[in-house]
Amino acid sequence: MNKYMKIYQSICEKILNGEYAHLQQLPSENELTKIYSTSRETVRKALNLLQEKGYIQKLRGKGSVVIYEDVIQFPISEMVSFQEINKRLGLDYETKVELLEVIDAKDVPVVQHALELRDQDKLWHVIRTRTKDDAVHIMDEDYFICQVIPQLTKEVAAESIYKFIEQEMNVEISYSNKSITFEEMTENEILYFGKLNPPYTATVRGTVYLNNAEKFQYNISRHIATEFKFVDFSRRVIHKTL
Amino acid sequence: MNKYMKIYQSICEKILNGEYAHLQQLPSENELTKIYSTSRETVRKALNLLQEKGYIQKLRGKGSVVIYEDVIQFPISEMVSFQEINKRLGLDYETKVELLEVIDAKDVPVVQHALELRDQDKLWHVIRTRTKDDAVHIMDEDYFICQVIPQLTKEVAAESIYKFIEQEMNVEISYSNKSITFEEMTENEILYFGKLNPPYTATVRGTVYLNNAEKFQYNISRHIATEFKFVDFSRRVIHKTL
DNA sequence: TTTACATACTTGTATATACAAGTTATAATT
DNA sequence: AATTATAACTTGTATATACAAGTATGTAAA
Repeated sequence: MNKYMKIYQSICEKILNGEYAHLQQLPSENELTKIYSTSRETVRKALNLLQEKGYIQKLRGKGSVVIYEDVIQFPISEMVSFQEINKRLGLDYETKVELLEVIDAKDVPVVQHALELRDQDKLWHVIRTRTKDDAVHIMDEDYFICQVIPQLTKEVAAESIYKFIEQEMNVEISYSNKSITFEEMTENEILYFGKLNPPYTATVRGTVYLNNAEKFQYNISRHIATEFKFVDFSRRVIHKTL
Repeated sequence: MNKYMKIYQSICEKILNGEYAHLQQLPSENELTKIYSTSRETVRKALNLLQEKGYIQKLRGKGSVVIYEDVIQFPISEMVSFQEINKRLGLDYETKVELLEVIDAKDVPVVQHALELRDQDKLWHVIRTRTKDDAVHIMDEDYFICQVIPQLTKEVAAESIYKFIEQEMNVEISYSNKSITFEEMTENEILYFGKLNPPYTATVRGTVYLNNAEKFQYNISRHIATEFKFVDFSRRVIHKTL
């Protein structure tokens, strides 16, 4: 792996396990170059990445302080798979694969349009529910382009599809566009969630792209509206010219 | 302004006005160094910023392509003020200042805790509604620390408080932590929105920080749930080691 | 004591060089 | 014609240098 990525991960771990505590000052860039025996620019790449992700705040003339707080995390906005969040937060949801089938793109016009597919293109259609305390809390519906993922099994779907894709196939998941809306439950959703009051879901719809800017997944993640919480870290930019 | 910021903004504008169209290839880094008569590293800083913000996708060996699409935008996650979004999207909401007062931090325990204030600290308490077609669509409630913003008028609140803060005072707004939840309307909210069905709001709560990692604002932005849409662009990272 | 200044730190920007690694097109070979 | 190798591109990483700009601290002067 890259040198600056190693440094990023090293400091990241130290922040996560409390070695660098909240509001604590990080060693200066010059000190870090000595610690990791590298150049200053390489250290700076790591620090800039930490800043982007909301771990530290740099301030000219002063140095870098840890701004990460344990309680709030983890942002869905950082694009981690459900299993990754589940594991990191120790949430212990149980995943059940409710459906795994191959369909024609033309049968789901919304998805066909979102992924820009031809009529004859094939799609994996996966429905998974996340259960805890004998109640369904999340319902994930995914569409993957078959050309990218030729094979897919219930076992893989029950674990992490992302992990499978990135490790087994040589595909890089790169970025996504998501939206969050508040929608009334359809009968199909009531089937999985049961009758709830209010009968609304927080629905996250996303298109996921590969490294080469090709679309390959359309995802609909439905949460019980009243227990949904989306957390986001963001930085202000361009403030000077507006 | 910085050289790489100028290049960033220049390319950004060209993407926004269609000069560089969706999926079009950008000039290579070497060509850009000639166009802007600068070094490659400076060009790369601008391109990396464009990539972070979701305007382009770089690919080793191939170049950069525009991935920005006009329709989807603009993310609240990029931390722009309401007036900035309003202006860019041509939405034409009308802002009304419903309340502007100074209160003691101890009177709003949630805010006091979020901003880590002492009992005697003073806060600006601002309530603003955003109206369109004779209906209130958004209700913004803000708390600013008085020490940071000594004076504040109804006129400023009706315009952009951020603009005022950044231009008049010499303060840099830097980053924020936000959460989105769906909540049942309280009586106070029904007062502004009227009786709605379902009586729910999409509530965005955020703590805003300055450059020096000091908290200075707590914001509650309530939207009519069924017409709320949050859009987010995000990049996947750390995928190798999980 | 207070103020001002110089100094030694910090991060930010800009440039240059070298090589690694991935892609594409061309030319040579089979 | 198909394959292979080569060359010429592309972006990615690592290093070095120089200076700008902001912060903190101590010292000397007022």
